[in-house]
Amino acid sequence: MQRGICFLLDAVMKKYSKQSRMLLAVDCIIFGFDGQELKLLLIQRGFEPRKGEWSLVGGFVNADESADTAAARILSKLSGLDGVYMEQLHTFSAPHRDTVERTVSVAYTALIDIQKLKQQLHEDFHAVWFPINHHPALIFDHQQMVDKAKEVLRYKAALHPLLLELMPAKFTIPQLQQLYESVYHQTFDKGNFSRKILSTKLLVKLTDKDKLSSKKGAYYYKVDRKRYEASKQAALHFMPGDSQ
Amino acid sequence: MQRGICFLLDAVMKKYSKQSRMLLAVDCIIFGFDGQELKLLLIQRGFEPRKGEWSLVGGFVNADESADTAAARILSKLSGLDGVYMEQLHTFSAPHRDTVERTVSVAYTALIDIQKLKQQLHEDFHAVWFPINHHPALIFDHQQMVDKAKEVLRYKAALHPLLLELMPAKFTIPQLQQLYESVYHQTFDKGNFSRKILSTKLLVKLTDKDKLSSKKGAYYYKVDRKRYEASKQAALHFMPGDSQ
DNA sequence: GCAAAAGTGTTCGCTGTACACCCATGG
DNA sequence: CCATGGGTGTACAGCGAACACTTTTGC
Repeated sequence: MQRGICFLLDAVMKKYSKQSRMLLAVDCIIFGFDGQELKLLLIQRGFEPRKGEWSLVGGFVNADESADTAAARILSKLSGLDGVYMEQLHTFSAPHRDTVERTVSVAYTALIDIQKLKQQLHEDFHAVWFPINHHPALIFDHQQMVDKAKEVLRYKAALHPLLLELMPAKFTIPQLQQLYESVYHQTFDKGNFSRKILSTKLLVKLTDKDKLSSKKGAYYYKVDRKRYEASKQAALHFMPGDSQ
Repeated sequence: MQRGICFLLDAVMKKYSKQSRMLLAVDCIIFGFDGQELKLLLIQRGFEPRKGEWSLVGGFVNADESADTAAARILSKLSGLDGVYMEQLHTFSAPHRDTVERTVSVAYTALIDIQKLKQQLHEDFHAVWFPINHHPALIFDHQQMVDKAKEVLRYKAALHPLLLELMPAKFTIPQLQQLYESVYHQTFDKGNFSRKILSTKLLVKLTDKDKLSSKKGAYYYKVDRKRYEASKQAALHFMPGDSQ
């Protein structure tokens, strides 16, 4: 009888120690665009460990949800927004990436319209937008996550009209060009850029113009949601290989 | 009985730290090419639960290793090969994807030269190559993993010379074309295909010919390893948009 | 009227595509 | 000598890149 119990405990111990259980977390690399350059949303940790240091927005996955669900929940809580573009990026699982206890993190890339984010909400979380290439040091392996997210963003945006997710409800072609130039660290010919974007038929021209940045003024456009959703399937060739 | 104790421990652990702990596994979607069509390596489970059913090659991540390391270990043990092409695909974390207890799985795509795989080794694991579109039902969410892997393979192979990983040490252009046609379910113009592949300078022409499939014979080529490694960085436009 | 930015027109070269054609050889 | 698959030649269309040029309007 006693032998039986010992055997059982052995088996249980094996399950719990050798085969190693761990915590599952999600971290979100949240990109935004303020009209000038690509931005990254970071939070200053309000709790130990490493209180005061900067990190990505993240949290733990609950028992009854998937990582996807957890990421959506966390982003929604932070931003007050639903239906935000979000995609699984990569899973980081180095044994000691979290210094406290073993935690595996599934990283997600989110693209949000910076203007939609409620000021109030993200201030509660001590969240701040930083220029993508000029932000404070990050905890754990979060810098690695950001680097990967930038790489994948460049890669995908060259083939898909992804970056439209970052634009406000109405915007001009030169504003969009500014975003592409920020993402690719490269200038594009305005004529060719405009034609290329418009050739996708993903934008609808509005009647009013933005006159803030030029005397002639540039027409506003909005995304044709129907066509945009449909185009997500097909991989278009997107990034103008153009440079000056 | 064992499950009872596990459950109890689970509850205790939850009480002490509200986040739930889970097992971390890896599963490998292993592709091969037999000269005719794309193949998938599956194993018949030799243990409960679900003994006798087919699944991807997989295993648990140990306490001292990352998912990447675990995947490499498992593939190496199965195949006897090192340095095999392997890339993280996606993480699957639906709460009840594993029916026994909560397990999160990081899926990996592997591309291997089918001829290099030691017959002995994979027979020990009851591993069998199946045509990619004609294989037995898989356990858990493994079919979802395979679908995702196929999708990503098509996507990546259109931009990178990935599929060369599946070819034997020496091969002919028509053989390579057969692989592309199998992956894309589409025929390509032989002339254009050959020129396109050769224009990458990734192949070195050998002096001998394969005379099995034609009277004239087709020259063998091998991969120029140096150039190939270098090309992994740059994204080339790869898949001929050609069809007949 | 001039400066400055938006947007159009136009040229040119490269590349993808289609398809005709030549090549080598086993039967 | 012909059928078969390997490989080359070539012509055309379309697209991207470059850049000149026109438009609009505030000052």
